[in-house]
Amino acid sequence: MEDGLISVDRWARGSEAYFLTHLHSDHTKGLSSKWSHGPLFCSPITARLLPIKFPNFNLSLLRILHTGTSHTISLRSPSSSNPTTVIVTAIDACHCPGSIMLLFRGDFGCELHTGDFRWEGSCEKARIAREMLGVALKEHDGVVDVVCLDNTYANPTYEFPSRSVAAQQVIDIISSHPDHDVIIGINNYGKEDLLLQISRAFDIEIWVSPQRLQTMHLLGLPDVFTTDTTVTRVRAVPMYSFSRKTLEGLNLIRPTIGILPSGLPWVKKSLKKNEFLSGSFLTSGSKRSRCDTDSTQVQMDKKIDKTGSPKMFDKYIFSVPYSDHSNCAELEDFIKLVKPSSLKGIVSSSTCYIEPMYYFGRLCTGNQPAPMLHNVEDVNVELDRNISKESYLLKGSGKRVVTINPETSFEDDNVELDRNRYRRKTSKVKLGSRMTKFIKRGGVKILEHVEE
DNA sequence: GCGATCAGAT
DNA sequence: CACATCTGATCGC
Repeated sequence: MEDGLISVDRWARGSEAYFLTHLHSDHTKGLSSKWSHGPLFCSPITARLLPIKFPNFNLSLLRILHTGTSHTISLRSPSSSNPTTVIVTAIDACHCPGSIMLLFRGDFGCELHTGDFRWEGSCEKARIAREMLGVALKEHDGVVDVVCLDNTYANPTYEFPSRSVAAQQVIDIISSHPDHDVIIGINNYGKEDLLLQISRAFDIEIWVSPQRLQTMHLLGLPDVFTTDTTVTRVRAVPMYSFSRKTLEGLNLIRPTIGILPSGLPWVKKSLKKNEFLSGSFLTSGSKRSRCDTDSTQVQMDKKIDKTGSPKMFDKYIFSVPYSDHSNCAELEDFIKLVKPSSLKGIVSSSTCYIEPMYYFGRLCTGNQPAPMLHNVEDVNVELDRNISKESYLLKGSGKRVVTINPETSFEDDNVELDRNRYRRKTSKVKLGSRMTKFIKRGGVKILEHVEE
């Protein structure tokens, strides 16, 4: 798509129309109460929540997109100034309240932006989303040129169960601590269903902050949330306020456990050679029931559990693999359904950023040959020489990630930015038999390959 | 002084 | 660990 026509979750000046997939901060950097660059398209729920985050926002700039409905937008081509139309269809992204995927069609072809999304086979909302997407794709020739993918977990080493399974794990943990207070670390939007399930299971209210309560009311959720700490033993607190020290302090007063629902990306399945995206790998584990692994014994096991069971990483803290992002198997399902010509990743902040074409390129219909990956142990560091280096440049979130060919010098033009503000920070991530090192230079993250 | 950007913590 | 968030420092206007 031509630059300057539309922007998705990007807020620099110079586009004709702007689209917001959901309200998480990493997608609203640059958006503010003083927004005036152009019309902002979003879902009804996002439009309702947006004034909380951005008070005094000029609401006349909002354009509501209802899911499953095609909206035709008349714009002007930035290059030729000729009138042009873009047809956009929003699909529920099942990530957090109001989150949507966006399917664009126009002179440029067809692009699908997933935003952050969870593509759960078992979830009713996802089933409806799948149907709506199928209909939207059939409305034209069905060809999708580019998918801009939520590649947060676009790596076969990440696997975790569905949210309903993870929610049951949370309930089991609370059940096994009948005399404990419970605090659950969550962010501003998302995981409301988890809280509702807990409320139902124990027939109790859930404490939330006054602002969170306002959000719950705006979302029209059942009236099971309270700001009174005396009526419940379960509290939802911001994740950033959640720490070992918090729990230690609370335990001086009352016995308290903490539960961290998150993608649990650090539970990694170790890959065997030649196991790259094979059917047996992707279907083993992720489709297997994990209910039989939910015993307290397993929960208490500090060993890394490959099947995505709860894990205690502290005396008081349980980590549960409840993720609002798709796991790798779900991403594969999604790409197999959409069959795009090509893929781009939207997430560049990950310290373990993986170019999605590595793993999913073979599922695309474009001319790009799938990367030659003879040894899966090298998959994260071996670069496909057929994919141009430019294709690794992300324009997503203000940072650029340059994945560099091991044979390419750091003196390359693309990374030679701002020497004066040079800062160095490295961290190492174990990936297979080699180490991958990241160097940060003034906002540019570089993937370096080093031998162990 | 204000907003934008970044580092650091959680 | 990582996601999403917040706080506080610094930069430029």
